Amino acid sequence: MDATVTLKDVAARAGVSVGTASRVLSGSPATSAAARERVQAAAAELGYRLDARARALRSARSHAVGLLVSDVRNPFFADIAHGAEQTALASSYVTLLANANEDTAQQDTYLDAFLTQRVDGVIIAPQGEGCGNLRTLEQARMPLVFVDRTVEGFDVPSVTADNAQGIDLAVAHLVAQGHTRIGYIGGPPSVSTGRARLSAFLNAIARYDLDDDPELIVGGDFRRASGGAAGAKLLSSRRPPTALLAVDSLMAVGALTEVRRRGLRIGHDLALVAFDDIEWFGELDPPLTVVAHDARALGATAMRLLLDVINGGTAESVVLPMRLIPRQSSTVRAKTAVAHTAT
Amino acid sequence: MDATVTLKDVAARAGVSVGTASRVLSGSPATSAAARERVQAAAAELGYRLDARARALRSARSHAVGLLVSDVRNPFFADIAHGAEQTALASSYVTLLANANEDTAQQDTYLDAFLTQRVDGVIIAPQGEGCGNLRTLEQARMPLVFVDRTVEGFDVPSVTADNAQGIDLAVAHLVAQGHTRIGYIGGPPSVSTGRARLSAFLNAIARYDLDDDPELIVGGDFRRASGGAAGAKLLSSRRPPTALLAVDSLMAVGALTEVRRRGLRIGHDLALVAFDDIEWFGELDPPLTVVAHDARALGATAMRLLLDVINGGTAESVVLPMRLIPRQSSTVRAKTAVAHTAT
DNA sequence: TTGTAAGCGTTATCAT
DNA sequence: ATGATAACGCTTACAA
Repeated sequence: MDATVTLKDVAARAGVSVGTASRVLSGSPATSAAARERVQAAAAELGYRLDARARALRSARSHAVGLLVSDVRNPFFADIAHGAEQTALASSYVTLLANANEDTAQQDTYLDAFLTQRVDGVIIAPQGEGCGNLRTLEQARMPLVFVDRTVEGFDVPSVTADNAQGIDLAVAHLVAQGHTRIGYIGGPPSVSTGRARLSAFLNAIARYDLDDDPELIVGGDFRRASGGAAGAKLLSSRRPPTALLAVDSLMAVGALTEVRRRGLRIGHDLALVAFDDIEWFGELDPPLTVVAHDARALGATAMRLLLDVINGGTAESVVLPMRLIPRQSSTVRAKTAVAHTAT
Repeated sequence: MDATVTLKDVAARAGVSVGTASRVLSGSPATSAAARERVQAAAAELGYRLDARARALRSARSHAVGLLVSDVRNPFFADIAHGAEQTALASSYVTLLANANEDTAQQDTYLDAFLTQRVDGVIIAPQGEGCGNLRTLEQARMPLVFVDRTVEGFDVPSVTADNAQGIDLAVAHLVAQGHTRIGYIGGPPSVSTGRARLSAFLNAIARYDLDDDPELIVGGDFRRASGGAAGAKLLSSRRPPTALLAVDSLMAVGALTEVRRRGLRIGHDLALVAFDDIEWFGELDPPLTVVAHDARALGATAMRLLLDVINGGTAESVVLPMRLIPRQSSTVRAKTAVAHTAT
């Protein structure tokens, strides 16, 4: 009823000392059955709720962890957040979810907030060259786990997808349809997944003996607009590609729009393969072939690792496999793609 | 360098008392220029970071607010969260984002966590009949704001969309195309928006003299699968509707899938209008006509209200307008729509 | 098993 | 303007 009922109140009502009350409520074994009962009752009657800040201040454990994603509105990261959060909850940890919004400054702001709030650990999908507050966290010996992305020069456990495998699945799939000119819509070099995917793609070009025209490789920033711009650049080149590979869902949507705007049809005039399996990708026209990772598992695993580190364990990095989900956006074979004729 | 550098360390290094150090760092005017300079320098050199828990403990202000959405993976709520978070950040408040996952028990769990963490206020998109911990929050006089949804019997300021107007826009639009049999895919009656939209739809039926066949009204739960089920039920009835109105984006996608599965074409055999303008709705085939609210504004406004309440103000509820974005999914006129086979 | 009391890092109230 | 010092609500030795 009252705004703030403290342990003292509970103790008074139960007729014991605050020490005893504290021991009962935090489940210490050194308590009598009688005390347990009376304290529990008093706490319930008074509607007592422990003050997490006070406890944390005294016991150096806040039972809160920070989760910093690069863009909450990206369904991929929303899923990661969901997975991580559920796992934390199961260990009665509270998750502070923050959104860097693909902005290095905001990333630093929130890392600072995490430090100030004295969370027990941080999971981050980092961006930028990792100078800023990431080093500060490390120096403060804050338990840290990277998810999806990593930063060079940090000895931090990570949970990532097997990007090389993903690219390989995509390229092999396109090659099987006879494509040799694949337009690559990549991520920014400042993000590890951007780099890993590009290098895997370059390898694939060599391995499958594809057209290595540098004009076929265009960089984006994991946002929708950049996918459109990249698509425009690729399609307006003198010898446009017969297939497009976008390494992020948002950029794929952007590219799709651009393709449409030009009156071309995906899966008909042009093949398209995207990264990330977003729930509604199957509803697009045509349904999009994707290379997918289990975002929820990514988040859940990262949280498990973090809780390990917090509890003094030494977590090993995990690489999760990707898988190809073939759908109609990539059914067009290379030869027909050039001919632009209807079926 | 060190794990924990406290105010005492800063004070010692600056050669002043902790009191003075505290005053300088919290921007009290009662400080000399000399002290300011030395303390600032010492803090910087030591890499001092204020302990939010200790401050909160002493000053009864945690500078943290809780935001509880019903489903982070729903883009609509992700946008709300983004708007709210950015607004909070501008007032240097930290947002604890939690996900009820459309689950009343989890909602209660997080409300409890907010209470325990002693946040300064809570924004919630509530569900259920509002018995649980919502009452507890109210009794604890926790500043509270409802966003998107409300709960009966709570005197809490809210930021909602004008659902009646939204329904009206949608129905008027469909009526203008000659539709009189509109299939309604609604939300759960346990959520205020579900109720408000249904009642507005019933009004619209009367006002526009539409077919009031009760079979045309099917309930869902704001999740994708329920939209599919509802669509199936509507389309397999003896006299199927010529247009579908889904009051949520996820259910609209579910319905769309079901329509496709039956070999029907939206915008051709059947009109479809959805609530919520999701970024990629324009990319579906055909682009979806929607009744949209500005989710980001919803979140930002809610946070503004909450900060008002926290600072002792008395916030007034806000109702934001909706608007119709006509696209190709509703271009089919009623007459051509009848010509299809039911399964 | 229980009570007492000393902190945890701040801020706020006093004097000075 | 500044320095002591007492809280804030809790946990945890240390005694009893």
